[in-house]
Amino acid sequence: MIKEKAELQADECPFQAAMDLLSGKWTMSIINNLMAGTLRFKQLERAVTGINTRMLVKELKLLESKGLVHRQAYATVPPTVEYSLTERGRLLQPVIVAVQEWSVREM
Amino acid sequence: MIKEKAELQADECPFQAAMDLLSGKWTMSIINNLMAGTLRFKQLERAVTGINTRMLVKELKLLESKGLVHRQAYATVPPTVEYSLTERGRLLQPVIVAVQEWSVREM
DNA sequence: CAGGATCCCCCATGATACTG
DNA sequence: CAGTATCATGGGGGATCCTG
Repeated sequence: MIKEKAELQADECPFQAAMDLLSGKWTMSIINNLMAGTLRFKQLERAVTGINTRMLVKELKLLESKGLVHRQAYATVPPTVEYSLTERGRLLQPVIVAVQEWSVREM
Repeated sequence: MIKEKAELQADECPFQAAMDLLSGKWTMSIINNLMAGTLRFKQLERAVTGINTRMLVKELKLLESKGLVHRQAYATVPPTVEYSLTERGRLLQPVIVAVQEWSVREM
């Protein structure tokens, strides 16, 4: 079985694989906000400046499927859903902090 | 004058502004490779697994315009062009290192 | 409140061929 | 070698309305 080009990249280079996952327009901002702790959907939507509902839903599903974000739903009325980082997600803290510091200084 | 939404984001939030700049599919990988030192165009093209000429040219121009990469051309035959990080670009090292470490562990 | 469902569009990304 | 020029495309991203 011959591999696709994109597959090859990700396979052979963990760095590129990581960036394939993290380089979404909103990905890092979402993770950044969740670093502070658990947030509800609406809180996240307000925290991530400029994002819209559809993209937030989409990104959260992706991050959940990749095991970076944990989703906790409560059967209340109205619904309550809380998002938090998994251990794997929390391990990104050094990355977030580094970007944070660079951005404050250079942007 | 009322500002566009995208403009507001970048203005108000340095983190988001930084990610707007860095979240390209190839951006971090290019910077990562340049961390090691100066590289010629062809060397970069080989180093950044999977990229094609057009994208590399485009990214390099962007990074140059943002003051992260320095371009040095020599009037030789055939042409020689060397790319290196500026001081501002080198300040991204903590970010690169953090991604690197996470990727090796988690990807 | 937390999403689903749609419609839409532009641009990032890609492949290929060509040149000083 | 270091690009430029073209053409093509898909999906990332957005806006809006709807619902359990």
